[in-house]
Amino acid sequence: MDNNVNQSTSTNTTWPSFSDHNKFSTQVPNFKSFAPSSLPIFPTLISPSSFSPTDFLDSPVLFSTSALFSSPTTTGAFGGAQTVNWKNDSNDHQQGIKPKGFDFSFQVPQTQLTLPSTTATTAFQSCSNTVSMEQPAWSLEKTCGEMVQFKPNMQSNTGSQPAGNYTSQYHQTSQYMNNRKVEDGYNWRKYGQKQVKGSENPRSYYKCTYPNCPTKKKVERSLDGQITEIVYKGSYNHPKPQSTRGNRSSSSHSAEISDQSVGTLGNQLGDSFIMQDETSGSIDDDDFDQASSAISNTNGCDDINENEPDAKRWKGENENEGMVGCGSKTVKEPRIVVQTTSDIDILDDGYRWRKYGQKVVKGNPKPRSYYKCTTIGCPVRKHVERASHDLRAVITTYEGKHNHNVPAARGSGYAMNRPSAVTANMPIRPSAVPSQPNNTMYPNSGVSLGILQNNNNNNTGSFGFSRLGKSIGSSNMSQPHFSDGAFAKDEPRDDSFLDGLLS
DNA sequence: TTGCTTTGACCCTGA
DNA sequence: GTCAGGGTCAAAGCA
Repeated sequence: MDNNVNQSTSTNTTWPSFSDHNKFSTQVPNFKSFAPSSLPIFPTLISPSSFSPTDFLDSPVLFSTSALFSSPTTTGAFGGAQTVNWKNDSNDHQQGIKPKGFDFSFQVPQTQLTLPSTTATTAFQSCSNTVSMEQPAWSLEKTCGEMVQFKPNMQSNTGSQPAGNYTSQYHQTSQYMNNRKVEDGYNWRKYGQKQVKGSENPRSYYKCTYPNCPTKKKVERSLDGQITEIVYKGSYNHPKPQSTRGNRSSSSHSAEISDQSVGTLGNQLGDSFIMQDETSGSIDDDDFDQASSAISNTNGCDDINENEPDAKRWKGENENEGMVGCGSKTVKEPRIVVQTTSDIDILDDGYRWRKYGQKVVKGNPKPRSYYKCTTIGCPVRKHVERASHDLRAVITTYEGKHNHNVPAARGSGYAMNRPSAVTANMPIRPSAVPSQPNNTMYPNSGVSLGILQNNNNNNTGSFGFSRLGKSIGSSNMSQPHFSDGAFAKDEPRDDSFLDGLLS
């Protein structure tokens, strides 16, 4: 089990209930609320088809290009093991930042890249195999190499360009960090520094200097001064300050993005762009510029090898933990911060989920797909992967706590009434045994494994869901209900995910 | 003088 | 209730 899993406080193994191709739901345990609402760490839109350039533009999020291709089916180019990393450039040395939070990395198809033209930039560049996102109150970026400017113009190899002129012009620009602030366009005041346990890197705490702006960020720097991690917390309540450097025409745009209220983005962009309750990502034009660069360098491994000194490699408490290989280079896999895992218990809660990314984690050749609760403003996410030791089993890890009730069921007896035709498309599905005989609970990780059963064994009504010992805590969890799969219209189909997971 | 960083202490939260 | 760790405060120092 990978490190991420071990860190999960509450993990639940379950197989999502699928109502149809477009949706599936699993039970979601309650986690502590986490994540910054704002820092958009990732575009949720995994499927290009659902992606809108406009949305992208409006998103305050740091996002990885990988997200754009997260859907294997839609992109069809997931074969590559390449993943996106976020980097940034410092003035004199390269600094990489990758979003942290809901740690995860996406494989980035080399063939597709569709990013909206935007003035906003995000600082990240592929430098490792991972892109991480942090759910807890902070949204994070972790440096892994160098900061790259993400230029507005990008193009999709698919030939389908969204509105606007998106050409693949990524460049690396050194300009990101200096001693005073991370040049994300906002002004910061350092108010503290600590040496955190388990890390040799000191962590600095910054507050946005704008009056009454609640936005904060914490920055970890390696001993050599390079930024290894940036976590944003809070939402900007003001426009982005005018930058003194160069063309900042995008500043206003950044401000706009930052000002996006929680939930608004969710509607527009999808999960990845939903800002969490208190946080917002500080994405500005530079960030996006860098991001684009990162994207352009989807061949992160090469990038890393060429530009990232060994010293920049992530070193965690355990050198081996969370490390993912990228060619011969090993980089630390983003940490998955699970606020609480102890709350998880039932295997299906009736919540609705949207896939927003996937990645292959070390130790398991199967991709881990990432889902987010579709309820606007709800920070709960989960990732599902097949157990490396038992392909019949899936490991579902939840992060966060639902801030809403279980969505109203659209048709009770969902599982029972589901037409076999629907399930027929699902080669594997979860056991419906309440006692979870097929679930294996990992004592230390809180992760349970649900053994997938061949569809042939259960055609219809057994879409099971079971409860694990702990109660989620949310009253609504007492009676998980299963929706018939009526997801929001914009919800992407999860077929690809399932295919990938089950294949 | 102003604004920022540094840094030790304190507070809060979770285990 | 205790302890550990993270986050914040605020005084001191620096540019």
